[in-house]
Amino acid sequence: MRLSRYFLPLLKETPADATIASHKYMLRAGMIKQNSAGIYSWLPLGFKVLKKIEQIVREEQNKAGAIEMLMPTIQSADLWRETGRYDAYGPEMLRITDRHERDMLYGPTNEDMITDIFRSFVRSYKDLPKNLYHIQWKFRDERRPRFGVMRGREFLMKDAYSFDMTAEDARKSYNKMFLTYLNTYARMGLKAVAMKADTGPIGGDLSHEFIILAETGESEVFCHADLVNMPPPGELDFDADLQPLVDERLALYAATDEMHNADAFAKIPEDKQLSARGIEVGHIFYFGEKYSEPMNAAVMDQDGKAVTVHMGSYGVGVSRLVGGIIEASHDENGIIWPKAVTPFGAGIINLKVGDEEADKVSEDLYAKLSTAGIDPLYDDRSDRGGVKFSRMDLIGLPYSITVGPRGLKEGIVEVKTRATGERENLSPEAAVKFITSEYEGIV
RNA sequence: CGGAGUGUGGCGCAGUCCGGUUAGCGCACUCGUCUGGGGGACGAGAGGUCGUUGGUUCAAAUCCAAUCACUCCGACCA
Repeated sequence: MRLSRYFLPLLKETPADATIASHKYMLRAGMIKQNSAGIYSWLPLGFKVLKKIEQIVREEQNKAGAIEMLMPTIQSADLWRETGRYDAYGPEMLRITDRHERDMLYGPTNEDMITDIFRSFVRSYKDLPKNLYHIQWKFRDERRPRFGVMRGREFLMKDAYSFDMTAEDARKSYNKMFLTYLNTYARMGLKAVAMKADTGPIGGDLSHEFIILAETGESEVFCHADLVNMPPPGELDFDADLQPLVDERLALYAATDEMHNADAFAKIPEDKQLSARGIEVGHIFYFGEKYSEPMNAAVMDQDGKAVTVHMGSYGVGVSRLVGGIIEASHDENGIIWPKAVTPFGAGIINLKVGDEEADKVSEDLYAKLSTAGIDPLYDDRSDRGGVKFSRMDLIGLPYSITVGPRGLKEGIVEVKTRATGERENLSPEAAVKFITSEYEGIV
């Protein structure tokens, strides 16, 4: 993309209502625009990141055997009355009345609807297990939206729902998601820890929250320090018994404040006791027959007997992750995107637009990086160098190549790595080679 | 939902307490000149129903009332 043709409305000054880094930088870098309290438009740059995160989540879900579909944002109140949640959910649910005076709602989650879909079509134990998911906008009328997309009212969530014959099988489905989540966050450059969690209004008795540590996190968390740097499980054999891998994680203490057990925490060696703040980026539940029983979602077993299915649900806050990643990866100059989610793979800064040689080399780099699948952003505007440098730092592309007459006299361009600030003088060819190799396995 | 605030060009703010010329300032924007390797200089411009409605007054951004929106602090949550 050529910057001169892109839509990137940057702000020089920080808007007054932003108090945390991710919110500030998302506004300043032209990623989002607030439309109402807790409701945002995703501008082109922000949208690209959102889509990249969504795609990583999707790929990992698919690997684990979950099947993607799409349910509507607007639901009928009837389903929610069946499970008793229409009254139980409270004012967080946005209730709507249509022209026929029918009670509708903007879905805050989809357990009721997916259970209805399941019971409509699935009749036999032979069809189980199943895990269905979608990535869809949700609305929860938060009492107090804040922190930009980290606590919006409208947010994009991946929610998966598993169906099994027995509690034991459901545990297997749960384990798949548990480990898949760790891989998912790791791919985005995040260190996430699974913590014992409260089940809230979703209900159930087995639940974990996935937390990334950040000073601006909303929840207080306690865990064994080794969990933070534990490598992700990596390639998984989903047909094998995954319990040992899960147990490995659960052996070390980790809990959010509402589930915190001070005695258990005290047993951790003192230098490993980690008490910090965290951002919840995922939450998984096993809730058994909580919805399948009232909604009569049952299948025939081998003996022709109806068996109520065991369910679980698994959420990832996709839009929240955009903010979460920035909280975890930024400095005083702006965002530092992990390679897997960066909106553009590299920036090209032409310091003297109009200079024949600088234009030629920049265009050539742009063409070669594009062909290599790097998706470069070419700053072809005629601003001064300083403006371009700070702009590039703010939007945080992992690499940028500076092209200017001074360097070209020696036949070199400068490649800067955003995270380290390191700069290296290379020939244009070597610069392309370097960046391409850095993206090996990601593009 | 309790408490505290804020609404004035695109953004950040001053002016409001104590009513009175043409509502200012910085940044951004447009045009021109000089510039050009870390947010440049000078000159010339454009842009505002002072959130909304009503009231008081000869006169309202300023006082009063209502209302809407947004923010912050707390209690609750992907």
